[in-house]
Amino acid sequence: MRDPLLELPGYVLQRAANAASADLNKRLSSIGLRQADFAFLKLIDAEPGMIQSDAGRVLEIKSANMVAFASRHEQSGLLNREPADGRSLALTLTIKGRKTLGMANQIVTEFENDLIERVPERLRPMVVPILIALWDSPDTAQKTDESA
Amino acid sequence: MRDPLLELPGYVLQRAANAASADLNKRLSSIGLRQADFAFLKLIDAEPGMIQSDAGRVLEIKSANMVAFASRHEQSGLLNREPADGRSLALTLTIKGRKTLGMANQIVTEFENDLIERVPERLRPMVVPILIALWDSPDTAQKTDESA
DNA sequence: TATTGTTATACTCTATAACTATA
DNA sequence: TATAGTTATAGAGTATAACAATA
Repeated sequence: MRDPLLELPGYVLQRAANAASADLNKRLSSIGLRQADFAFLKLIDAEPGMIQSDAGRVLEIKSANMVAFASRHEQSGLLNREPADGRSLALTLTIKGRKTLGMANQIVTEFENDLIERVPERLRPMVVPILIALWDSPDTAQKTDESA
Repeated sequence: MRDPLLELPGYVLQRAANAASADLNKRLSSIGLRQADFAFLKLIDAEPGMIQSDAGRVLEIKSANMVAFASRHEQSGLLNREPADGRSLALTLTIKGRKTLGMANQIVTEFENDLIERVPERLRPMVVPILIALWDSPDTAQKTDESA
């Protein structure tokens, strides 16, 4: 049974992402995380004190969905949410959060290595530039909650 | 707010696929389809009479999820499901299904063109080979239902 | 007036378990 | 015994609408 869609970049992009996603989630499950959790912790670690809504904008998680997402990590003891002003919540990693991120970094680094090694060596430098270019689609600009 | 994950191929792969996926689904919604529907119709069109379980294996849709999926398209009048033997169902497109696929092909072609045009011209020939290589992850081989 | 966080809700996608009937 | 199709169900992920409190 041949797959008649193998020459379509958009289709293969989707299939590749699904496979990689399943692989990474399987690996991260050993420390109780999903890929979105890793991205969240990594972002907060890079920008300690950033507010919840800004994190949602970067990761394209809507504010309504951000509540349970961030709250879950707070209750897991991975991060603190402290009022930055009367309405904003500043996010910082806890000790446990940084330790968990450290383990996640190892898993992700190994995953990324395994992934990139599947690409012939001389094509590897083109991988991220191509993916970034593909990512830059009509609406990627800046939308998560608002936008028209 | 910088995204500290932009150098990770796996992460950018995921983000690119999500953006492309949202774009294509938006375009296909004008004819009441999703990207998975298009792939399904395209596959049946390329292999008329193929059985439901084989389609599920190619598209990596589990048999339990294939039931409602295929049944929905049958009820929409896009395909016929006829017994191939006592237990298998052979899939063929109806006239309406072929007509719908024709419209979908136009939309998808336009989408794929818009997508590939975002990549600098000299990198374009590398796009599909790189994505296919990335797709070939540990478990992609052949698993959908069974496998260990 | 626009933004932040929130609740409630619903829809899609995907996953597992268990079952039947057929090969 | 393995396969094809099925049902029921549960968990993610994502979407909208409406709201209170604050900038």
